[in-house]
Amino acid sequence: MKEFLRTKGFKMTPQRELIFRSFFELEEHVSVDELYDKVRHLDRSIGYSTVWRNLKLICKVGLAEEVNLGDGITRYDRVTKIPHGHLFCLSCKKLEEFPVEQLVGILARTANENGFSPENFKIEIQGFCKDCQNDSSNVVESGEDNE
Amino acid sequence: MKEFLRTKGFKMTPQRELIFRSFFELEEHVSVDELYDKVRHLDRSIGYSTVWRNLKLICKVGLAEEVNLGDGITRYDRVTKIPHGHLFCLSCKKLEEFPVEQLVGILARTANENGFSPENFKIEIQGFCKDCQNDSSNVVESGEDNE
DNA sequence: GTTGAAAATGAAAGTCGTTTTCATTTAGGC
DNA sequence: GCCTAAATGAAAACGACTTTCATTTTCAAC
Repeated sequence: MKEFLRTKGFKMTPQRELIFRSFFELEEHVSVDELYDKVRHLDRSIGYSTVWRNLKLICKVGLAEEVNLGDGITRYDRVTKIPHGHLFCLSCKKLEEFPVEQLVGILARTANENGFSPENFKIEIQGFCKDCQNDSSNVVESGEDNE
Repeated sequence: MKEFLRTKGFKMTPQRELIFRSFFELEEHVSVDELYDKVRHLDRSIGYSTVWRNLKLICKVGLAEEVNLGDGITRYDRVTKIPHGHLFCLSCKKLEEFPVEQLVGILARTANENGFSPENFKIEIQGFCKDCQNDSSNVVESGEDNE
């Protein structure tokens, strides 16, 4: 890892190592806050911006990418071999993955038909997971609490 | 329209009428800022929050929904009969639509297989539109300008 | 091992789209 | 016309994200 970064012109530091390791140990998608919390357990002196910058760095060197679900929180998703979509639980915010090779094929064709050169695809299903389907708090109706 | 809102417990005001009309006249997806600009040309006294609240209201009564492309700007998409995905140009931010009935069928099945009760689907292709593909500024590489 | 420039860090402040507050005005059922 | 709930506009608050800045650290070159 240190070598890998060196070749890209970045230096290794104890903080960076901790942040990288923590990120890759977590299999789930994390937000800056979540990773910050985890890292703080191991080193209370690490700053929020350091975590943020390193998460950005991980993306920059191609090892992760940002995921935006529309709830205002940016999550970081390790780049894996297989393209995948997201199942996002509107109640507990749990994020699961599912394979999408077939769909990506269809989408690539669609893009080309529209003169688009695609950079990436986002396929997302929002709904309620098994655990949250029975919670009364998840009833979706016209009037919730705003206004 | 006035009747429609009345039955839902909302009142009609000149500002509201103007905002609703302006929103539905625009075929494209708009952000609060964009609609605010448009509306201000017709009534300089309308406040930003009024536009924002009415856009939220339009969503609340089911006539539009928020679209989040991950660029930090929430756009509002008129709810149409046909489910559609989005083609988002990373360069000029243009947003086009394409039909997705087939994909939604596949996704609904996927959701069920995972114990999810789906509320809605997001299908997005990010890339460069015909017009922007040749711009040199769109070259996607590891190092752009940050750091 | 020392040195020095470039990079990294942490704290704090800044940014910016979104949301809320609050005093005032308005709509619309009575 | 009256009255209450809803709506408005200005301004402030919010919150996630990003930048700034003074200081520290890394590491390649001596």
